[in-house]
Amino acid sequence: MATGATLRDVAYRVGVSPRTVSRVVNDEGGFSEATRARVLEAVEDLGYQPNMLARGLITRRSGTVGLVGVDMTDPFFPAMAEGIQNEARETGRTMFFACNDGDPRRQAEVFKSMLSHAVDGVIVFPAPGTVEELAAHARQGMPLVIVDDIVEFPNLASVSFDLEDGANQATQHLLATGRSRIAMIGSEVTVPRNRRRERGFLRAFENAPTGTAPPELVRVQPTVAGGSDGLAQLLERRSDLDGIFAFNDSMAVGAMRAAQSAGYRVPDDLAIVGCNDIELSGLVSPRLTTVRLDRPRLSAEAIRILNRLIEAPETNPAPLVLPVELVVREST
Amino acid sequence: MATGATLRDVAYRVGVSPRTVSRVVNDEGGFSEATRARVLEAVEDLGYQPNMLARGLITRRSGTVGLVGVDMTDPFFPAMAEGIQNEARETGRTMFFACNDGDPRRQAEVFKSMLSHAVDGVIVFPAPGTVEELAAHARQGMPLVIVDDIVEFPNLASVSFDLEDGANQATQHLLATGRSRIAMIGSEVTVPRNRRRERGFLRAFENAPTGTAPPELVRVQPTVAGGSDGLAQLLERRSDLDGIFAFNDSMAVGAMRAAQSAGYRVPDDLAIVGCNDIELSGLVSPRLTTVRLDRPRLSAEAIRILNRLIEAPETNPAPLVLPVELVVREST
DNA sequence: TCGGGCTACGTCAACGTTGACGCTATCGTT
DNA sequence: AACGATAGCGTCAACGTTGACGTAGCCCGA
Repeated sequence: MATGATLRDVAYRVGVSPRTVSRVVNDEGGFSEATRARVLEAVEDLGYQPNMLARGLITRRSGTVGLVGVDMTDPFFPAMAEGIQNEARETGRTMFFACNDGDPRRQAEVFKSMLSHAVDGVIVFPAPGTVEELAAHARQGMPLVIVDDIVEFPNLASVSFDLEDGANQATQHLLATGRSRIAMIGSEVTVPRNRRRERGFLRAFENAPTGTAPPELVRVQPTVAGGSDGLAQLLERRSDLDGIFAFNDSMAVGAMRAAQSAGYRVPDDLAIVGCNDIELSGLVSPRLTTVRLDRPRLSAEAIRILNRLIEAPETNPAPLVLPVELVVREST
Repeated sequence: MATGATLRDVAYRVGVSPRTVSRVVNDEGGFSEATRARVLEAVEDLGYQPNMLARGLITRRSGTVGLVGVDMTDPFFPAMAEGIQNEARETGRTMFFACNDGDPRRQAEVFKSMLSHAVDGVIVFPAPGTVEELAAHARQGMPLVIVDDIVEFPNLASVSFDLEDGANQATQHLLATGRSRIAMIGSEVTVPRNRRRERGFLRAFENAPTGTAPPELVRVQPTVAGGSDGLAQLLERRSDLDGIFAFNDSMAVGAMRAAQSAGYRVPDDLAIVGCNDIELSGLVSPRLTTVRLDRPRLSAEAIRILNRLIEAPETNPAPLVLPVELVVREST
């Protein structure tokens, strides 16, 4: 840690007290225009920068927020992280970052480290089954925004996409384009309460045309390889499937690869819909039909709500659920 | 900021002084086994966590490191960031994260914010043309590791891949497989000093077979769309190209898409080699021949060297250049 | 002329922790 | 028995900043 000039150094050079320099730096008022100019000049000369540790120690605001993601290698995540980081910077906060790898124990660990660094608030993509635990931190006064789950607890906000609707739209689209033997490739790392895509998928069959086969479902790892596995498992159950909805685009691409290798034509024999609209989806052939999520919007909302929670900890915002949009491309 | 128990609270409960609790917590020695047990029990009961702000204020070690990336949406970066974060966590440091978006001014801004939070060191993927500026920070005592550039300055380390060799291997491979009209699609956001891929590319032509056309080169944005642009520009110059080396895989994929749209068969008419081996490269068809970089290795080395620099600021490590490997797949 | 209010500062303590140092009881050595 | 060393604490100050409060000088109105 390179230690620079302090308030005292600036004060000594200008010939005022450190308190006055502090007032100028924080623009608190209570100083003359002449003093202000001389202080700012000295600040510039000495390259003074406020020490956020000392400031945070006394104001109990460290000027930092934490972002806890699941897994950077999930292609859905980086754009979100960048968006959140930019928004945080624009509101003058520096961002801690860590991953929980979907592991509750690791999440607890990184959370602890952020707490000890006195973060002003945290945005979390929760590891499975950790919502209650996070709520406990919120109750103790830590402003918290949970992304990608819908929960209501005091001092805790949640922001998510309407994935139940997205899955429903995707499945309805498969049904509407004449598919009748439809399966979903789900993720095995979800908790029952938060299986919104599965609910939307199943709900689409309530008004399905007669002759529609009952929906099939497998749960696999939410990766390209998992998607391939999932498709193989489904084809073993019934080889005449003609429609697939996948938990995310990576899995959809994996399923598409596996289907093509097994001799199925996409979309002629088998239509595939993904979810998330990652960049990859527009680069495979056929280009993937998918559910588009407005990630910049979610980043912005997450930080906005976190900032509100930091300013006014007693507020209790309602869960925010953002609309999604089906993007029909070539795989259906 | 939720404020928890302090050393005083623990001390009061145990009936010792805060200094003794501090000694136990930091395992400094100078206490009896009985005291240790009672302190640790109280620490557990009260959920005491050291306040890193206060600790950092006095020890001049904040227990944080900074990571400054260029752009999260570059598919090459997230895996690196995750690796670095994990390594940092394992050495007990929490990681700040920010992007410079390739903009020197933004980089200066995020650097300043990290400095004011008293980071112990920073790992930077530098924005173009900022190496001197970063070296100045290093001279002032900030331990710094620069990734993806080869520089030598006091108190500053650099870690990078041998991209000159990678580009050379890739181009030699094109020549060895009978290509004779070869172009490179370079990136326009590089500074001359650091155009290592271009040097490796050009060097391959020194011993090229007779009848090999002089190398072509365009510089475009380092994205999928840029790769498409680049290929279009090159084909305007000469439509009989039969080999392409691209600055990175995203550009290679863009070039491949553009070539296929223009009626070229890959690899029959046009062989394409990328660089970086991102996940996408194995998912497009034909699968991309590319230069593989050992990203986990680089993450680990970067943190390891940074830790050394933090422990012993006077050391002056030599630039570390990691070997790379050509992966031949279907696009050549 | 007095007092009330305001401007433009300064002083002091505190945030939670650790470095430097001091003190006491005990133990082993001579 | 006297002495030094050591173990096991405690005390105090400091890190750089800001909150709370004090105060000197001035202006203005009554």
